[in-house]
Amino acid sequence: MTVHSPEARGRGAQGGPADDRALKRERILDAAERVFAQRGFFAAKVADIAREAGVADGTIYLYFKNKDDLLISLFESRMERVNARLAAAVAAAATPRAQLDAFIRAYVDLIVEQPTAAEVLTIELRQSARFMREYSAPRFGELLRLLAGVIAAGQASGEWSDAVPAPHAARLIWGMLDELALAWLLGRDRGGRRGRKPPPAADDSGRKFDIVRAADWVGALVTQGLERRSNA
Amino acid sequence: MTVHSPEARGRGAQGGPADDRALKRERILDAAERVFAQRGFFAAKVADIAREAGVADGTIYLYFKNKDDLLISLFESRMERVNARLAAAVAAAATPRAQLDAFIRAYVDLIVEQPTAAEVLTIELRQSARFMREYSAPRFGELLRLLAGVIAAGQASGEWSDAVPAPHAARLIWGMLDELALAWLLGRDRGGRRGRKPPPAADDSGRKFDIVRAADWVGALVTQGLERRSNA
Amino acid sequence: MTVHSPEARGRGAQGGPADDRALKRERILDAAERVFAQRGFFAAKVADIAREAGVADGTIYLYFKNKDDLLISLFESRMERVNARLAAAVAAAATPRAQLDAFIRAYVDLIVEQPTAAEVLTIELRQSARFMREYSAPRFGELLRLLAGVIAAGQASGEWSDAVPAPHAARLIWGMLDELALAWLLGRDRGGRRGRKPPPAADDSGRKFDIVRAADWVGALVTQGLERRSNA
Amino acid sequence: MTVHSPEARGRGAQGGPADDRALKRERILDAAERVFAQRGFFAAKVADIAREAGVADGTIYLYFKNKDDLLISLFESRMERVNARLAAAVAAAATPRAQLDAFIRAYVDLIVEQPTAAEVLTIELRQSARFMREYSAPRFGELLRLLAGVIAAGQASGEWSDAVPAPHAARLIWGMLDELALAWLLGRDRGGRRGRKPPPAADDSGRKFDIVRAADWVGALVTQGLERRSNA
DNA sequence: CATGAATGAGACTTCATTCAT
DNA sequence: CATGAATGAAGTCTCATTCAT
Repeated sequence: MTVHSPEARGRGAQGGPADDRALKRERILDAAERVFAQRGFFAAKVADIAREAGVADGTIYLYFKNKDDLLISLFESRMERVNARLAAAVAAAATPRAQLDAFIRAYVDLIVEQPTAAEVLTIELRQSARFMREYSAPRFGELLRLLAGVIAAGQASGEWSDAVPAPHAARLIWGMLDELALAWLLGRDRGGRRGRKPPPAADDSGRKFDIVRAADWVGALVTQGLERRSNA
Repeated sequence: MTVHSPEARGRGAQGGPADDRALKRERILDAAERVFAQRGFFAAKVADIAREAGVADGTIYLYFKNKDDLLISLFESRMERVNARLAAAVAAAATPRAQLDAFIRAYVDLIVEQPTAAEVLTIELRQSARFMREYSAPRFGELLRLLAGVIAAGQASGEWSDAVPAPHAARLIWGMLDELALAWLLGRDRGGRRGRKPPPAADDSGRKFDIVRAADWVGALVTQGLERRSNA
Repeated sequence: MTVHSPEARGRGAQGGPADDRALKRERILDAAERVFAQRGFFAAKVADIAREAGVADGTIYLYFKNKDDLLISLFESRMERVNARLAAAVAAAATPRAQLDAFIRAYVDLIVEQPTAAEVLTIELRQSARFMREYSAPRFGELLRLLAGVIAAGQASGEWSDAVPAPHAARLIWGMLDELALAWLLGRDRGGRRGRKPPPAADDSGRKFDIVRAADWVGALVTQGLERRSNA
Repeated sequence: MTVHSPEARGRGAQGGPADDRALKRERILDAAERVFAQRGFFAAKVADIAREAGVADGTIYLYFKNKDDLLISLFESRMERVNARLAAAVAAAATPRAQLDAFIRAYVDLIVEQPTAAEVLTIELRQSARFMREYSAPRFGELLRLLAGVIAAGQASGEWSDAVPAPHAARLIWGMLDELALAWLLGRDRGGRRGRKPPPAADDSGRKFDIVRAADWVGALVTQGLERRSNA
């Protein structure tokens, strides 16, 4: 049941059997991403995913232990991608302020670029937050630690107040980004799914706002707060 | 999908059959709250809820159209309570700043007082965020509008910058509170549920922090931001 | 999941709900007996049994934990009946020799009267003898102990030789009866099952012999052996 | 349902491809014997047998038509061995009495020497006795006819009573031997399989008795019966 | 011949919902 | 109104068998 990595056979990049395996695994994960995003984890049938992936039902079980494992693997895969992108963005920036902006910007970019993945991460993987967070803790903690590191650096440099402990600040900022993502993803048009008519906008900020601009607001709120600066 | 109302019989007399009906309905909702919090919506069986409520399985269907309706009704009931508390807290405060603090404080108090309800609202109701938000939109929008009103008032008075449009600021603040609640609720000890061993803390801020103190940080971050004030 | 006995309610014999329950349970067991006898345990589908019993598939699971439990319960039920009959027959006889004959005769009668049950006990319940004997040990041991008691009494009285320890003699005698039952049951005509054509007789004694007469041979062999008596 | 024969290629040259084929076929049968003995026929997966035999899953199907054919072929193979041994033992003895003893002794020796094979023949092949006996009839009949021949000879010589027809006597004796084998095989320690705790002994003769001594009892019972001889 | 990845039919079991009492 | 036994649709997962390499 061990999943061989594409390089497991020490070959090059030309399609060996290990590559085939990794490729098909990826195809199934992609299919699962779409189906979970569309129907939700519980409503998604393994048969749906198999059809979407173009494989037989049983094939799913050659690559994943069960439906739960598929969800967890999907989470791992996508979070790995997210963490890598965020880490790279932060690494490329010089100052804490620039790093924070880069973090926010990178996350928003990811959401816009890969809304289906974002939908699964932000919405469906919360299905039973309890259940997921247990599995998601490590990857999710990685993300929070990266952000906390940026905050802590800013605090250490004296640029930022240390009134709020860095780990908590990181979590609060994450809460903003998460909510932003959620609002934007839910506000998009995604075709009449499950025959439900689109409900009226939840609030004025609800549907179809420019998430890139909104990201700036997160940066602004986090750094400057709401208070009007006397010297502004 | 119509939610049966306790007043459907149009009585209103105290102690009459209509009251009995309302009382039993409430008993079922309370049971559902506990069971949903414990097992999650999908894993919760109608029979579990019936047993917890001390009624027969079929009785559930005399008060709710189906399992979904039970979840939606539970959401409505609890959000009504939340909105009322938040509105009262805001109404009792004089300035926008005081109102914001009151809002935050009231929400945190609710979480601490009624963690089971909070768990359902914050965690389990997200199961299929799409599904829930559709139904939750009105009540949830009410909450966001209340908060946005506070922000807008502060901006109108010139106390707060209007760099971030009030509805968006409200949503971002809500994101912080939601994440705070989530972290705190997941971090609590709740007995070994479902036999899963407690996972390692996701991050330093993970388990068992003082949510009341953390609420102050939300206020601080929102109003002052991270930047060190020249005159601080 | 506790199965109430018919008298659990302390009523009389007029059909209370507990009676209904016991009756339906019995109906399912009877259906299972027929289906197991016809198709074998593994080939028997729960749906087959449900149809045969005239209940819905799910109803089976209101009375039995799973398919295995159904088999075990069936074994328990039928062995109880067998043991009771054998014990009664032995009790009604005076001398060890008469008791042994009564035991043999009672067992053969049971097979003739209830060939379907006998088929399940003798053939299908051996499916995985290992599996079944584990569960069957107690009931089966009861039968062997009853027989061993008869042998031991005969040995104690000096009528029978104690060259063979009673428990072993009992087991050997049981082996004869079991083989006799098997041969007779397999030799009966039971309609073209599963479309398999009846195979040629296994041996001259194979098909359609008079099991009652054969039972006498068991008694003769056990008591007198093959050797021609000098005084015979 | 035709069983592929190793000699199908009609070669017979030693060390040639036909031998390779026969050898691999034997390897698969050996593996099947172990796996069937361990897990039982229905629980045994073709993949298990392939792994045990050190071949690919598909290879099984180059040597056997299907899983049933594998079982039948295994039965044929082992029964052939058993019949040969029993026939040789009988042939080497002079008098019916000596032949009967030789038969019993040879069978017990086989069980002790090859308990795994014995387990499959005695226990697992009964899974669906109906199914197996249909296929097993010829080989099994051979065994019974051999034994019946011995009995008949003894009866013809006047040494033994002909009160019990030889074929029936043979079958009854076989029942004893079979039960003896079953009890001994089930009583052996075979490592904690399937995690089941060893059940309590079914009866006093249950676990760990000396099957060789017990074999003498079979002989004694068959020839002399239980009755105490007046002149003994 | 050998391989083993893929197939897909099929069974057990669960559980929301109904309805006769 | 309340009950809870019964229903039966539906989904996950297994595994014998096939077939392209």
